[in-house]
Amino acid sequence: MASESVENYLKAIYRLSGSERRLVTTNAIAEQLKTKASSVTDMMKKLAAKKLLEYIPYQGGRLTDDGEQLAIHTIRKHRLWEVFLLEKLQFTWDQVHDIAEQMEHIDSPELVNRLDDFLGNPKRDPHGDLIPDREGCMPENKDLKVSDLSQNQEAVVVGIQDSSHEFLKMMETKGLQIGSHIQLNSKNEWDKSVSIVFEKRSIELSLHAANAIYVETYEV
Amino acid sequence: MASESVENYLKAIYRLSGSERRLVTTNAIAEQLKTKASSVTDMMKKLAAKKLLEYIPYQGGRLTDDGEQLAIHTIRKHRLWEVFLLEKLQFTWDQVHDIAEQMEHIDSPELVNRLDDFLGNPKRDPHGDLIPDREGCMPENKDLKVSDLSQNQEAVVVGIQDSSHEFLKMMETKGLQIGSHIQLNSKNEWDKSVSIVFEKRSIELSLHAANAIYVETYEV
DNA sequence: TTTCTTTTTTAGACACGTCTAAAAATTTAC
DNA sequence: GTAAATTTTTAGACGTGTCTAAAAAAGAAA
Repeated sequence: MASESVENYLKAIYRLSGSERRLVTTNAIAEQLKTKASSVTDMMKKLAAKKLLEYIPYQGGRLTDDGEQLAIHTIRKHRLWEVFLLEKLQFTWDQVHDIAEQMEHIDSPELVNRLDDFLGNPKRDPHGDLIPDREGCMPENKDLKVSDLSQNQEAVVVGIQDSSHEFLKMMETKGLQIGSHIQLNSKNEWDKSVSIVFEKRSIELSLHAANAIYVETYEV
Repeated sequence: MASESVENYLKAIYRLSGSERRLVTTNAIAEQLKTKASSVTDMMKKLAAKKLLEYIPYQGGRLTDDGEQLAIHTIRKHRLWEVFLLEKLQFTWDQVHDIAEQMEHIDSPELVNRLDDFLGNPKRDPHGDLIPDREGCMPENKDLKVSDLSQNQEAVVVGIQDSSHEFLKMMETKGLQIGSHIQLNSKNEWDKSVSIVFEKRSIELSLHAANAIYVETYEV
């Protein structure tokens, strides 16, 4: 059974490398986990010894199949607990992440699957992230971003890429949430920001924000 | 915030010392936690440094007010999660303990209180143990034991003292569970075992078993 | 290609929690 | 009241995960 630390490293590496399993550098992991590069080197050697990571000195690391499975299962646990906290205990979407960060390390496959059923096998967590299935399969994200929309196209917000407090605060300030119906008004060619219409009001989104909001289009 | 290890020690000491806070010996703690006496000595010094324990070398330790509060809150978390696992996720009462052992260490007062409300503020966990309130008050156990009953007295099982797998197995074999209605048939003066009537069948309980089953009497 | 800068690794340290083996204190037995 | 048995503590070690400071390797710039 993997320690909490090991699970956190695997999750961070998975996030950074994507499903193509790009080689992830020491510094990138250190930054993600807010730790020091030397600690990351130490841990990468341990992960390699456990056959969870392929480690190439001075270049970085990439998850093995086993490592990726462990990462995905940890993400599955995290996202299911987030749904539980929001739907059953009425936490708000900016509160669920930190608590789920602790709950994701509880080790009991039976518990996770029963939780999944209890919640009605949700497909996405409160931030719109897709929940891996019980076989450890990560569903492919086919969502468009706000920045992919063309003029006057209508869409509904299905997810966000960034669950930092700052980002969630921004969403709240603008009144945007998952399920919000929007329409692309115009794209600013100079700074790549976009203007959208939401509940009859016009809202400005920076390129950064427009890239972090996932949408699904629909026929009018 | 207390580590998992610290919480486990405090819980063990609380269990051994009772609400009168008797002095608990090094060996007793070691046995309870299945660890070595030398480890317990080390930890008792650390707990004393944190002002969670009053430690008297060569004699033992007793919890301070702070230590007791931490122990009680950990027990509260454990018992609430047990209720959750049994009632919401349909685990059986012999499965809930080990998982709750992990969940009790999740640190979020908000979470515990919301969970309490979500479960409908239960008074007892699946083994019949009383759940401390959110102010850290442990309800007094006024239950009788089967061995306290007098001849022909009728009662209902409300709790058990031992949640080991062996004990739960024994209960299951005899068909006894929380809520079972029983009547004391006779007490064997030689080995202090008792005979009870349950669902028209006669069942023998050793003194040990009769002492570990809590009941409430009622007027016929 | 040689120097400068950045990234990564090593070396040595520390905190936490655990252990074994040996020493010290306490209790029990005679 | 002394000797034997038991309990408790100390001393020294180990594993995990972290850190700082220094050394080594890799990449960029002249």
